[in-house]
Amino acid sequence: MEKFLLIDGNSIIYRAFFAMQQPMTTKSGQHTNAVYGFTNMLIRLLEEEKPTHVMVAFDAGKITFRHTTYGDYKGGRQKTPPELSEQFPLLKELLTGLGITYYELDTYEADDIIGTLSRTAEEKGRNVLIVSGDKDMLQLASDHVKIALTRKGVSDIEPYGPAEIEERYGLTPAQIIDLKGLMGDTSDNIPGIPGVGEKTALKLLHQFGSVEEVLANTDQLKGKMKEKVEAHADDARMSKELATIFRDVPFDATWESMKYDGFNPVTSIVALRKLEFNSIIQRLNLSELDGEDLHDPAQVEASELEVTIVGEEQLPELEKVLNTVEVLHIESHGDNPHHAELVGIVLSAPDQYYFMTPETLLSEGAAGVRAWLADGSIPKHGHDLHRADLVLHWIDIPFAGASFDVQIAAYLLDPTESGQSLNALGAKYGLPHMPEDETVFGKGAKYKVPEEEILSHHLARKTAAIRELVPLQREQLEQNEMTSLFDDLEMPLSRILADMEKQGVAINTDELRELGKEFEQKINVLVTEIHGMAGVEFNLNSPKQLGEILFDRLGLPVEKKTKTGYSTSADVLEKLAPYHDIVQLILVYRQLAKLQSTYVEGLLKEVHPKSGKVHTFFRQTITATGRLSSQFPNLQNIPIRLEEGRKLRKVFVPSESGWSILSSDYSQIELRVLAHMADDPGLKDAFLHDMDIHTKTAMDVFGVTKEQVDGNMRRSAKAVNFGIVYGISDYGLSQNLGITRKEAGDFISQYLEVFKGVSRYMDDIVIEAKKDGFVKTMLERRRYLPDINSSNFNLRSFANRTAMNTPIQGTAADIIKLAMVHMDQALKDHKLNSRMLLQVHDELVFEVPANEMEQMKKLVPEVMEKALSLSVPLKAEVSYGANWYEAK
DNA sequence: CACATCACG
DNA sequence: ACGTACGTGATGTGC
Repeated sequence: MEKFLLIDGNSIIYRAFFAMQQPMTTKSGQHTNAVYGFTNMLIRLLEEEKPTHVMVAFDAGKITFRHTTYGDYKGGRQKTPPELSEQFPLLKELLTGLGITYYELDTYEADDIIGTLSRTAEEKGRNVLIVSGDKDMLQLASDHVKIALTRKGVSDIEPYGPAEIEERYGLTPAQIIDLKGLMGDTSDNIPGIPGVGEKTALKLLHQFGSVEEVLANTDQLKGKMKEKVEAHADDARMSKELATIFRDVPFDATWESMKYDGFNPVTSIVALRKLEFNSIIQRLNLSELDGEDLHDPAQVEASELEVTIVGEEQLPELEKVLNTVEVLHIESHGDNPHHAELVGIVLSAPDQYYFMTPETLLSEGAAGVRAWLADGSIPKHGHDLHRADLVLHWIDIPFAGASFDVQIAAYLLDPTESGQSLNALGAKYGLPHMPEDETVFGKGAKYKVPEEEILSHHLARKTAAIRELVPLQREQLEQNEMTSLFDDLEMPLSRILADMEKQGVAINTDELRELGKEFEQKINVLVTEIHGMAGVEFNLNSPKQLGEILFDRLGLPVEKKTKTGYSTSADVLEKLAPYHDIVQLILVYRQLAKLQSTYVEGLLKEVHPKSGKVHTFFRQTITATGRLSSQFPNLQNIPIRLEEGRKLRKVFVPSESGWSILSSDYSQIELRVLAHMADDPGLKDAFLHDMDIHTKTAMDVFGVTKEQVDGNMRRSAKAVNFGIVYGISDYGLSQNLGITRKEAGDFISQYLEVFKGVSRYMDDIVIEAKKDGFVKTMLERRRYLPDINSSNFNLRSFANRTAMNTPIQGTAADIIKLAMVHMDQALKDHKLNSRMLLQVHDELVFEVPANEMEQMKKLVPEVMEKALSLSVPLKAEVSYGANWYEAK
């Protein structure tokens, strides 16, 4: 017998929140008590009720059709405390992990979704249990539908059917709305008839039966009661209407998608760990599963999609419909796309999904499909097409024409939530639940491609999800005025990045190994010396052992502690240097060890066997601010600040003889952006006259002439400028400059006194963030700040600083991305052979043939400076040489 | 797998 | 009073 468990998500999470008042947070300070209470109740319900299908319904949290009817609907309701509203996304993420479907729908409340689902379920003869804290739900009761109302928080539930309602109220389920019509509901601001409470309302209903009958027979009432009922007849009618659950919501999730047959162990563990719900992991016996083989494609069912497994015979049929294909999915395995393996590909025609193995795609008969993939004039929609492009590249299949990437769209719509699976992404839009990749493939060493039937359906499901997502995301991008950011910046950039990555950077490995030998010798000498001074051999790479030597054995003063013991970080060691000669040696050792392991050994490991170059992977959908990040290897953090490390840049060389490396970097781009955005006269003036900004800041803050600014004053001013960009705090500045908090505070107030525009900007941006819930860059890139109104001081302060920093850092990121798109075009327009290789946040690196150098050294900075027009000039400085070191 | 550390902008 | 600078990725240790 099928049994449907329907949970009123909003109602239960509220109950759980107020029932569990002891605070409960993750290590990072995220409140989790309501999610925890909800989860415990959910598990108990699943164990006790053993439903076959489950669904959690949420209010979409915006305007519902009831507001349109009655403006004051829910008007009297207290604002949801931020500690609770923070937890809604956590709960939804957890439900996704547990494999429990949830649903929310604009303009309807959870009640209406539940009402609709319970109606359709009972029409099909299924038994339904609704769980809610809201008595209104009782109107839905019937022979097949029971309502479990929570009592005493969430620990105790009490199922109501028609009989129980009759016993408790003497009413039928349908009369519950009449009850509410008469008595109203203060929590929803439904008025009812003033002075009529539950007792009176029940008496009236027992006598007359319904609101309409009461109103039609007011002649049988007397005195005050008669007056009140007659005076508020309209209120009563409207209240009844408001209390009536709408049972015909347009709803497209399938019965199948709500099926429940136990939690998915893999994704459940992941989701529960993230919330640090270790007791629940134990309770579900999931901890034991850690070591077991979680790879179980058997639990993946075939989808209802029409999937053709394309072999040699089906290729002609596929070619015939290729012109109708727009959506595709390319599945690969491996984090590093330059080494990842192609697993399969699905093309979606209007009503048919075509699956191909890598072998089929590479076969002779698939030449037409490959030509289609390579045709840049054919627009293609997919998920992480940038990665797909690289995977195909290494098996010599060109790819072009990416026009809508749902991963990039998701990133722009919310950059902090983009690491999501297609399943999680789909869930946000009410798409049917599908198995996670981990379930289908297993994870880590247990990864295994399942049989074709399962694989093809899984990939087809992902393709189907992409299909559904594209129009929905397109609409949201339009609403947010982000279409240009998406179509004209990020999508074109995605292809440019792939080109840069395929090109790679040549490395002089002989010279790198030579450097490695130098470092090794120095390291060996240092280790011997340090062990000698310590009087014992120990692992210098272990902060724990090092801490014991320094603080226990040598008795140096403890400056700072970490949560696991003594801190031995560089800033601590620098303060200890005067006490013992060993400290300086440790600092030098640390520096060299870092260079050796990360840069010499690390870089050598990344040289690609097929090209002999290093091919980084720029990630476009990671950072919260809009910057890129770089992986495998990270080429955005190659040493430069200290000479010893800077030498490493000598091994980054042009890939063809006679060519040079050219680098061009923005000068003070963030402060220029700030000058523009804050419209600060002093700051703008400084840049309009191309002054040294730190000296200028020192002059204004200390009230001295240019000649009076000494090195120390400039250093302080520079730190203040950094602080301003980061969202300043006196403590942060004091740490940076090694001064007291008071002194730092004085610097800051002096600065804000001089640069009044900046001061106003910082105030305004925080106000804007509190009002909108997000901040924007000049190109409309967004970042949401859910903690901006938190009552947790730490979270709120962090959100405030982020509000100040993100528009600045993000606009700078917008600008260099624009410059990259323009530069790519300029190289084509001028028919240049020079190649763009790297982006390092404010710097672009090229390799340039000798005969193009004169042109390039003018063109690159010019394009960068013209990328976006601000009220201050942008400035880019160019340099070039035989390698990246020389191009400084 | 979390943590500490340190490389960059 | 609260305890922090903003944004990343790679490495080694140790539970």
